[in-house]
Amino acid sequence: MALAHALLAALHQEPGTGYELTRRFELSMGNFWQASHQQIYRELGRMAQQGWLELQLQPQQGKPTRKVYSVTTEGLAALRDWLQQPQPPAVLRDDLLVKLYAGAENPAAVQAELLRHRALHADKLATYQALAAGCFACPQDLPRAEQFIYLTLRAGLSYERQWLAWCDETLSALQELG
Amino acid sequence: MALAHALLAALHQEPGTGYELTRRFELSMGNFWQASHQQIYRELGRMAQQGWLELQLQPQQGKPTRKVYSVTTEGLAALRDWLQQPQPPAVLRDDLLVKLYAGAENPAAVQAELLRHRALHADKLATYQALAAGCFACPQDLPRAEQFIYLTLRAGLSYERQWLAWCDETLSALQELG
DNA sequence: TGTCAATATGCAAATAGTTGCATAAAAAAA
DNA sequence: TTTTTTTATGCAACTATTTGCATATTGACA
Repeated sequence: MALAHALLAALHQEPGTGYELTRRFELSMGNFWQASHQQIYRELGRMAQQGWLELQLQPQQGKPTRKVYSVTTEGLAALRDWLQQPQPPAVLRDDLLVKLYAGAENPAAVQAELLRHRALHADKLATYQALAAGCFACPQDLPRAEQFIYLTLRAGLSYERQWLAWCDETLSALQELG
Repeated sequence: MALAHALLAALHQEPGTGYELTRRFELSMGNFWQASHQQIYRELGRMAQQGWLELQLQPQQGKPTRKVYSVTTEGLAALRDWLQQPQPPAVLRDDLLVKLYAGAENPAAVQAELLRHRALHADKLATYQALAAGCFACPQDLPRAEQFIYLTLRAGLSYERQWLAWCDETLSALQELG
């Protein structure tokens, strides 16, 4: 149940509503964990029932009541416990490589897809670089907890740079293959 | 339904049984797409029903009948069609980064996990390097279709090298953070 | 001779994730 | 002034993946 732990990590950094968490997952956390708002609301409900979260209701006129979740003592204990449990590394699982595997059936289509992906990776890399230059310009001066968050951004940078380089390498190889 | 297309790619390269495919997914294809035998048997059944695969029964005395699947004309058409459809790139989704995000709660546990993952990535890299030096020693001399497969192995190498380098970089950063 | 690993197949249940739909008001843009 | 976007929530259905169980033979090891 890694989504639950990702939500614990996010809410421990700062309490928030389902909506705010969805935003956060689109920005910094989405770098390494993705979740839709439907998934998040459902999981928050479960976690609150389990006692990992408590919620404070903030009624608003006209709009639905804001439900602000924060991590309970049990929730923090669960997060700490999970931090100590060994987990298998993320495995590569990529459609594009399945396509490349069968690439001899249509090299031109695979080349086009590689070019498209190359551009998407370049975009994402640029976004991360802008974030690193902006919010994290002086990582040493950040509060301790945010220095750890900065290290996750560096993973994103490394990941995107790697794919960009691999796309280039593979496009060259395809050219030579003809 | 990417598993179906991965199976089409594998069976188009060479027909086989569910069991053989499970082996293949553990070796070369498992590099970028993982599937359990349960998943594979079920999917093969669906695909055969759909007309993408045909099966040849090879009764064996004592053992269950071997079901050898091969790709039909419709199956190949489906594979070719899929090759042309744009797909989003693989996104990073990693427990370890969730842990690092919340790392201030227990830096020692995160450091231990990074060291463990570093070793696992080094192992996998060594396996890929051995495969590259063995089966793919002279990639230029391979049949055309296998040159594409070689390019997927190069992706695996690139991926593991990147994680190894990132683990080292992050371990250093953690040391400085104290 | 008994046990264990490998070969070879598959069902069922649980968990996780995606997609489609639905509501409803405020604020901003056309 | 009408439309679109943003804020804010959630259910239901579907697809995908994982985990646990189940069967049954061959060949190797102890």
